[in-house]
Amino acid sequence: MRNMTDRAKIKDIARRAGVSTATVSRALSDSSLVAEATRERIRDAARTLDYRPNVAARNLRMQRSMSVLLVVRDVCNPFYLDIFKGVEAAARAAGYSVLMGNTENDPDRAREYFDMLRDGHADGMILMTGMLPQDYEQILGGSKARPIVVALELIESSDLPNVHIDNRAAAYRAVKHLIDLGHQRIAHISGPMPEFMSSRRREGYLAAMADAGLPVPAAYDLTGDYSLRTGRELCRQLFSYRDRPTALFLANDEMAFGAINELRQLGFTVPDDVSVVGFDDIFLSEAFYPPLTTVSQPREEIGRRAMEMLLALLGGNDAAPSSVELPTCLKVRASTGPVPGR
Amino acid sequence: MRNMTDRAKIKDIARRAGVSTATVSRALSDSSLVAEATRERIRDAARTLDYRPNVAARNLRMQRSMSVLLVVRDVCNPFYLDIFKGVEAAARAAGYSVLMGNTENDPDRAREYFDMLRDGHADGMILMTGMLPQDYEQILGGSKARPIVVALELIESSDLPNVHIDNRAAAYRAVKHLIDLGHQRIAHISGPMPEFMSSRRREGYLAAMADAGLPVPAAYDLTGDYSLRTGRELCRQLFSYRDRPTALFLANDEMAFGAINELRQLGFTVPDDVSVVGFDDIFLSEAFYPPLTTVSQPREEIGRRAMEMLLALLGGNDAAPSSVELPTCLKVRASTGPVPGR
DNA sequence: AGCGCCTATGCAATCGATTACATTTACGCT
DNA sequence: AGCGTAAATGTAATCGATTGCATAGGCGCT
Repeated sequence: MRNMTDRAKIKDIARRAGVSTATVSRALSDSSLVAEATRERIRDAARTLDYRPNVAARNLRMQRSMSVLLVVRDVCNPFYLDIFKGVEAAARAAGYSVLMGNTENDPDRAREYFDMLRDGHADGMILMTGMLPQDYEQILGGSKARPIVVALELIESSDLPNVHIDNRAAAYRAVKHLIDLGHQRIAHISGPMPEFMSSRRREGYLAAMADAGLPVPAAYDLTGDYSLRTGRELCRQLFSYRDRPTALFLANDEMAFGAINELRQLGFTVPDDVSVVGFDDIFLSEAFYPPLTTVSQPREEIGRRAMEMLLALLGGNDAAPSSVELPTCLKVRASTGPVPGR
Repeated sequence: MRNMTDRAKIKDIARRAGVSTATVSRALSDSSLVAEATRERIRDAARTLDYRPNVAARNLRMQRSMSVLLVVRDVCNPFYLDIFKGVEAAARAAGYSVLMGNTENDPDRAREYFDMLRDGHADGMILMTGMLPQDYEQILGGSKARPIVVALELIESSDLPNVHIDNRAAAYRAVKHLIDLGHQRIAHISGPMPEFMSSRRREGYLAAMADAGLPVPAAYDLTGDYSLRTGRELCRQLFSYRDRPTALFLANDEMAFGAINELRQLGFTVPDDVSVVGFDDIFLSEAFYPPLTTVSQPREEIGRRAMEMLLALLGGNDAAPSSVELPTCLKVRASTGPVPGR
C-alpha cells in the first residue's frame, strides 16, 4: 500500500542522512543547534528526496494552521476586488494563505465561519460583515487566542480591532460638494438600513444638509440595498414626484450607475439636469459615461492594513494599534455640475 | 499550561460519557457500530462540553485537508466574481473550503500553488491560468492523487479535466453579427498573445472575416492585455490611421469600455460612427452607456461545474466527464448598429 | 451445556511533524 | 588527570483525532 503521492517523510531524510528526525527538523528550521556539516548533509538528502514537510502534521503539532479567513458579505461585489488583492498579498508575504468566506448577509453563514475559526481551520479572521452571530464573541474566548479584525464595517457592541474610513465625513464632503455647486434639492439613497456603513453615510448626508440649512423631505431620504436595481427603481420613484431633486447622492457607485441609467431613460441629462455623486470609486467609475464623481477609498490598503493588523496579533504583538482610520478622497468628475437654470 | 482556547477534546468526551475515545469517534461519525443509548450519552456529553473535533488532527489522520485551491491569474479582474460565487457555493455544499490563489501571470507564483497542493494544504485545485510550471504535471504524480481541474483556459500539453466555453465559435458569432450589420472594416484587439483564450477568440475573428471574404490588414489585428488602458491606447492608435474601421471587436469588456471612452474623446459616437462588441458580459456591461453588445458566458455555472468536477474526482469518481463545454450567448445591445453611410 | 456468531466496545497503533529532556562528545582549564 | 561546560545529537512524548484488531457479552441453535 503506497502513500498517496509517495512523498518522502522526515524519517526518510533522517535515515538517508544518518541522523535522527529531531536533527532533521532542527536543521530544516534553521535552528542554531545543528553543525554546519550535518545541516548540509540533511539539506542534500532533503533535496534529493524532494522532501516537503507535511502541513497537516506540522499544523497539529504547532497548533496553528497558517491560514486566515476573509469573510465578506457578498463575494460578487466588485468593491472587494482590490481588498482581496491587498489581503492576499500581505498574507502571502507572511506565509499565510487566505480562506474565502461569503455570508450573503446571513447570520447563520457568519456563524459557520466563526465555527471554522474555533475548529482550528484558521488562525484568525478578517470580518467585512456588520453581523456577528449573537453570542460568539465570548464563545471564542476573547479575541486573543484567535484574533479577529474588522474592516470596513464597525461592530458597535464590540471593541474588536478594526480598519475603516470615516464614512460620515466622506459623505458630508460629497454632499457639501453638491451644495457648493448651488444644489439645494439633494436626495439620498442609502444602503440597507440597520447597518453601520449605511447609517454613517446617511448621517453625513443629513449633517451636510442641516449645516447648510437645507430641508430633507422624507421623499428625498430613501433606503436602497447597494444594487444596480434599487438605484434604478428608487431613482424612478424620486423623479415621479412634483418636487424633483437636482442632485443625487448615492451610498455606492453601483446604485449611482443604476440611477444614471434611469435618468437617461427618463430623458434627463447628467450633469446638466441632474448631478450624481456615488461612493467607493470602483474600477469602472472613471470609465463610465459620464465619469462618476465619487468618494474614493484606498481599498487595497484597507485590505493590506487589516491583514497586517491580524498578523501582528497573531504574532502576539498586543501593542498593535486597535483601530486604524484611512483617508478618503472625493474624486470630482463629470457627473456633477452647477445647478441648472441659474 | 492551558490549551489555546481550552477546547474539549475527544478524551474529555470519552471520560464524561464513560467510554473510550474510539467509541466517541465512532458515535460522532454516525458509525452503525454504536448502541443507540451510548450514542445518545456521547452526544449529550459532546453538547455539554461544546465539543468540536480538531481539524488539524483529523486532517493528519485522514490524509486530507477538506480544502481546495482556486487559482486565478488576477484576483482583481471583475470577471471572476461570479465564478468565485459558483465555486464557493459548490465547495461549501460539500463541506470543503476554498483557498484563494493569485498568480498575477507569474509562473513562479503558479508553482507555489502547486507546491501547496503537494504539501497537503489542499486536496485539489481549480486552475484558471494558462500557465503550468514546466514540469509540475509529473511531479504531482498524475492527477489522480490530488486532482486538478482547469477552467476557462485550456492547457494544450495536458489532458487535465476542464470546463470551458467555445471561445472561437463565440468570437465568430460576435464578428458575424457585425458583418451582418454591413460592417467590412472590422478591427480586433486581442488579449495577451501566446495564450489559449486570446488565441481562440482571435481565431474566431479571423475565421469570420475570412469566411465573409473580408481583408484583415495588419493594422486591424492588435494585441492588448485585457486592460482598460490597452483598450484606450490601441483604439487611439487604430483611429489615427487613414483607413479607419467602422467596427471593433474587443477580446473582453474592459477593453471595450476603454475603447468606447477613447472613441467618445475622439469625437466619435457609438454606435452611429463605430460599432463595438466586447466579450464576457461583466456586471456593468448592461449598465454602461451605451449598453454593450457582448458575449455572455455562464460564469457562475462555470465555477460550479468546475468545483463539482473536482469534487467528483476527490470522491474517487473516475467516470466523471473530463471535459465540459458550456454554451455562450451573444447579447445584442446598443453598442452595435448598421454600418454608417449606407 | 456448548458452540458460534454478532454486536458493542476497548486497546493501541497511526498519521508526520516538533520539541522537552537526556545523552554524548569534545574541549579547555586547573 | 579530572572536572565543568557547551555544542551536537538522540530518545521519546506530544499534538488530537481515526481505525484495525482484540475482546467481552448476549443470544440462538443444536
